Amino acid sequence: MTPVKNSPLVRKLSAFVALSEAELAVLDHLHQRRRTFLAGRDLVHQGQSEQAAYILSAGWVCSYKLQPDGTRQIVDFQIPGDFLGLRSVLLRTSDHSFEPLTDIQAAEVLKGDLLDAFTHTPRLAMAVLWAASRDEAMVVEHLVGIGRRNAEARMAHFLLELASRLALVGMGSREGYDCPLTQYHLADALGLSAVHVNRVLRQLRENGLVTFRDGHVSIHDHEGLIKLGEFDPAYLDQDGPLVR
Amino acid sequence: MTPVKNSPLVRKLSAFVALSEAELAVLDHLHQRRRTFLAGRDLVHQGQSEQAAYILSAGWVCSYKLQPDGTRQIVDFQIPGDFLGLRSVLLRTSDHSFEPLTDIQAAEVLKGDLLDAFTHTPRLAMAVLWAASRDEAMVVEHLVGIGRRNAEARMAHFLLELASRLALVGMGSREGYDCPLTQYHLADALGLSAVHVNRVLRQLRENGLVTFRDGHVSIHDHEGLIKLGEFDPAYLDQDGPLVR
DNA sequence: CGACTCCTTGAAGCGGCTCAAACATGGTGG
DNA sequence: CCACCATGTTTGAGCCGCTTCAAGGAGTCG
Repeated sequence: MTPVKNSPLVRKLSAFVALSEAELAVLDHLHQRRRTFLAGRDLVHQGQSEQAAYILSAGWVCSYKLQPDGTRQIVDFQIPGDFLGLRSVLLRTSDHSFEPLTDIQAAEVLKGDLLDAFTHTPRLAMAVLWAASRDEAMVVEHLVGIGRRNAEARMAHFLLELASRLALVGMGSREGYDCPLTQYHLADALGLSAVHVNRVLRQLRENGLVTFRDGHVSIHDHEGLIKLGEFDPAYLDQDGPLVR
Repeated sequence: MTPVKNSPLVRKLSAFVALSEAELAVLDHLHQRRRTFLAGRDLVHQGQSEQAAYILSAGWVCSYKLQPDGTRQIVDFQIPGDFLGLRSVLLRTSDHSFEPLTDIQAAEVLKGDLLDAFTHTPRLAMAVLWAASRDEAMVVEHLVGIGRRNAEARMAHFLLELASRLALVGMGSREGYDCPLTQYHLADALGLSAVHVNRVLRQLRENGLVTFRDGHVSIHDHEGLIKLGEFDPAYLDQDGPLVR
């Protein structure tokens, strides 16, 4: 068993597609150029034209857009197994920024290598495209949450989505997971003020639903959280095209 | 000049890519199966697995998600030249619904035909992928707006984005455009109540910025609107990969 | 130890919501 | 032809969810 078989990306893709040895080898190759980045130092700045994408293998990242008035909106968080800047390398200059929330490990993927991989293993291309599509579905769900759910439901939904994503790459379970986010991150992601995030977390804790403390999320009442957050994991779980 | 050269999709793509005769012919072929749908009758329902995509050639559509509590969030509006259900045909069951806001004309595109077209004219595939990427950038911008802009700025931004998109397919200008949306649609899109939408529109009108009345948007102060909505069209205008 | 980051809580204000009602328009059927 | 209804717009009144401002506490790092 080569090391890459335990990589988060392989775990994620394998949950939906049985990868052949050849495909695993290609993925292995893509993981060659390992790099490290420090927490808090932006990877890509808004508007910058970028040549490389990354496969995140350890640590957390957020992608966000800055407003002229200084506020920011976090669009998504990336966890191990996720791509960074996939679209910008293929199609256009990046329209948002990436900030590592922790020190991270990522494999740099050059445009040429990626296109080669897609040419030689089209099934892998479809698998990656499927992952990108899933990411987009998450952004849409995020949009719905901010537009139509109140603060409590938003938080519940968000924590459940994270639990589900992390479990897929073996970094947590229904009972809980480690999470390096601060309440400021939660605020910027959920479109709330940090103060209100604190109050909402307290309320969820006091109602025995979930506790977020010292970098760890403990889910006490999974059912209750699902109900409160109107969480329907369909948008995360749908089968890719390859298993049909 | 064949009729398809005036199709909104061709207009849109041509703004960023010079299409060859062969590529125009392929696009022409994709426009063969013309169909009509009536306003208010959903095209695709949430969760439904769909086999075809559509190229919208006339009329307006919105894509939305319904919440268990009955509220809905409109994710995006589609105007002539836009694809409907592109992702769902390639990758997964649709995770939102489509409702025609007016009677519409659309060309049905079968999965097979689309894949054939992509295989034979890869430049066209990239162009379509570019359009899809632009759509996604719009969703992200929408997310930012709902999360971090107040009602007035949201409305200003939204009306400007529409102006820009419509101008690209020859359906309006900086001065204004026809728009079949009701205040309820605006509310569901912007995450507001219909009542508040009305008040915001009144305010914009009284401040001499823009008037939305009788299905027509008249932009009186383009500069002022841009400033109020913090509208930066970079996410719409960026060059595709083919013109580099 | 001081400086910094993050969490926590209180108090007060406001942006946007809900409820309610009136009006205008266009289509429909008796 | 008019009575009626459905759909959309407009406006008022009151309220609540969330924000802003303010300040204290707790942990950590140089």
